[in-house]
Amino acid sequence: MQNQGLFEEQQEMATPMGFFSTFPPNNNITSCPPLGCHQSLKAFDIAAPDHHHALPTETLLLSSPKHKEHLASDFGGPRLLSLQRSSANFWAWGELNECLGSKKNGVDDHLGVREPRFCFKTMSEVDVLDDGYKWRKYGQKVVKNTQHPRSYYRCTQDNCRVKKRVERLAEDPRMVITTYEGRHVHSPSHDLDDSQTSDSQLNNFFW
DNA sequence: CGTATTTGACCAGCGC
DNA sequence: GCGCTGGTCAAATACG
Repeated sequence: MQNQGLFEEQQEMATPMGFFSTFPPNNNITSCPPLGCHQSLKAFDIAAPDHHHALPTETLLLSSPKHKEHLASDFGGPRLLSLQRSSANFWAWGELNECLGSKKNGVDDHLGVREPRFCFKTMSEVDVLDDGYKWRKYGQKVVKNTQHPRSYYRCTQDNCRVKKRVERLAEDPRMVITTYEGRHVHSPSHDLDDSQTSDSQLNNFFW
């Protein structure tokens, strides 16, 4: 409950529009139409220039627990706030479609393909946002050209291989970049008291 | 005392 | 092949 309140406070601090104007610094920023909710967000391609692997990565933004209610009424149900596709993200887009649509099972690891990865950015004084799941920190690393370390977390649930990375934006340390990799195979570890049905549906997709 | 976090070591992938 | 870098492991440490 304490963390939940913290999360909401962070959302209130979020700056409408221009939210992703500087990340990644050398990357093309994609735009999306206004989202019709209280928190305006943009999606961007995070084939991160600081990551020498430059992996194709699908990036999108999800509703906070607080905004799921609004989404439920505005859009007929909780869903992604925005989504962009780049030419380099074809595979990830396909994975995402599976998440959103037919919900195929067990497609992540065969053929050695990568887990779907999602990233969002929040202005926050704390690094770890409460997303309803329990995480265990397993590493921390100072990455090149940044003064803030990157933290690595794994979902504590058995058989759930979802990971997330948390780092602060070099250009603006107030901004927290959270990158999720993989899909949860379970519900959140704590109850979100209201709108449980729709929330659990969304959480089964991502976190 | 059990669990979570910290942190140095190690490993793999990539570019030169 | 070598060095650099990001990601992970695991022993040590901190914390409740």
